[in-house]
Amino acid sequence: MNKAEKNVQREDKKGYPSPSLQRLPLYLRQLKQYQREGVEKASCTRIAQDLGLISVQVRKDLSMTGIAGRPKVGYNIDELISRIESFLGWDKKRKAVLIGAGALGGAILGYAGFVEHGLSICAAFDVDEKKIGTSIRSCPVYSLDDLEKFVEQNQIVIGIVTVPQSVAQLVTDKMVKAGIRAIWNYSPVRLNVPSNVVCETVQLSSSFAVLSSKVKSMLAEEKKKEQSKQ
Amino acid sequence: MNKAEKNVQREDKKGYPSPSLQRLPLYLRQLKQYQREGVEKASCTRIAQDLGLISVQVRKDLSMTGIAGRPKVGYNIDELISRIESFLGWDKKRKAVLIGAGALGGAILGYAGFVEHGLSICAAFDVDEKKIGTSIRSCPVYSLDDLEKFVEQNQIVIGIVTVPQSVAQLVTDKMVKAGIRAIWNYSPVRLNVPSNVVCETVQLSSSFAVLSSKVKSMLAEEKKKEQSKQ
DNA sequence: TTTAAAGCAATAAATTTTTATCGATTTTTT
DNA sequence: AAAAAATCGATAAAAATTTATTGCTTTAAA
Repeated sequence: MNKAEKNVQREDKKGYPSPSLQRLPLYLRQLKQYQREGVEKASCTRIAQDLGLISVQVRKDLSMTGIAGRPKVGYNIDELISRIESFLGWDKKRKAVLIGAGALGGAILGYAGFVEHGLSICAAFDVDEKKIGTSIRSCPVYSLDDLEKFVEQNQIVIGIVTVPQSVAQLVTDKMVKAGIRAIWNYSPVRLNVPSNVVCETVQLSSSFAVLSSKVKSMLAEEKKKEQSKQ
Repeated sequence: MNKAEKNVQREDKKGYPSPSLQRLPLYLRQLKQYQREGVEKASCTRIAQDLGLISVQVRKDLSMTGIAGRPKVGYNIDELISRIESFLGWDKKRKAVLIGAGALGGAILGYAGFVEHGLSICAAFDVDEKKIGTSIRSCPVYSLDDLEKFVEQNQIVIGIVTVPQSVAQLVTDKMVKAGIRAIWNYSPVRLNVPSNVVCETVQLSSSFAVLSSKVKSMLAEEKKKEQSKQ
């Protein structure tokens, strides 16, 4: 590995293990389920069982939040929930805009779950004249030309990119220029952002690749079994 | 870890490293980009640079497909593309149905990229009378009651779950009963499937958790800097 | 024709993430 | 009141993944 490559990698000085971070929403959902059921305490053993994980992993993951549990009892669910939420910053409202009011954009606007995570999508932007001026899921759609002004005036922190990949970088540059600090990218391209802006890309095809690999090995295994029978 | 926990974990005897699998679509997209540009060969160095990775990692990932490269030159792009595609089974058409013709379902139906990955969504199913009988993106929407019959008659392999979490398991059970072999789950719950069915869940909130963590540490760092200035 | 540079392939080292182990603590049972 | 069971927290070990190193091969330049 040369020095240039090294520097590219060093850009993300990660604090917490990403796999652990990714599991936190799972715990959160399960814990809220317990809450609805009227349960007050939960042990790692219980949580692990319900999520198909193992207890040590759950314990280690949850320890990121600084929660203290009691032996033989577990954690207080209310406290654990608020610990996870505050750990992720989900207890604070973060203003966002969404660029690309197409089908995917509409789906994200429609998913109520994100509101619970502090995500407040204030406006959507598009270039389609037919969409501009309308509302999608009670979120106003404005012209992309007004993006920068809106971001500046409303102190928007997060930008959600749901445009075709051909214009994703363009839109990103616009947002960065306007002062956006974080980008949640649903387009399948790597976005270039300055070091003072964070970016996270959702790769739907990555997930499909994993599924495809599972399918392939499943079918291969069955073929093998089939043959050995004869 | 007790024995029960061990068994839960052992269920997924993985063949290839999941992080590597997840990067394959990235390579594929970049390679197709090269193809459009008329480039014929690409080295790991080049690919790594363009994707923000390092060359050894790219080389190791690509070696999964069994491709052979030439020193000082790199890989033949056409061959590499077809190697990756066949490795993932994306060179074969796999029939799928989609359950839940809402906003998210519509977004998936509208994403042309999946067709390139061999995914052929033959029909969508819903319970909403207003949707049944219509077409979304030239994909017919049928009543959920007809799901089992359709899956059986058309030899559907993959089921895509885009229903609210409250009915996700129900729908899954229906599909499994009908003979579906793979489930691509967009609902935020863990689905129980028999061992002869594979399942992959897309966790959008996991991605948001990672972004949120980045935002939080970014803001924290800035605060620290701000304070040290005074 | 020789030398240098680029880069593949394989192997080794380092890092990260997961899993196991163990002692201590709290509750429940005897 | 003592013993047993559950489970936390911390530490250690194992496994998975990433990164580094080395030698060899191919191409291009001197």
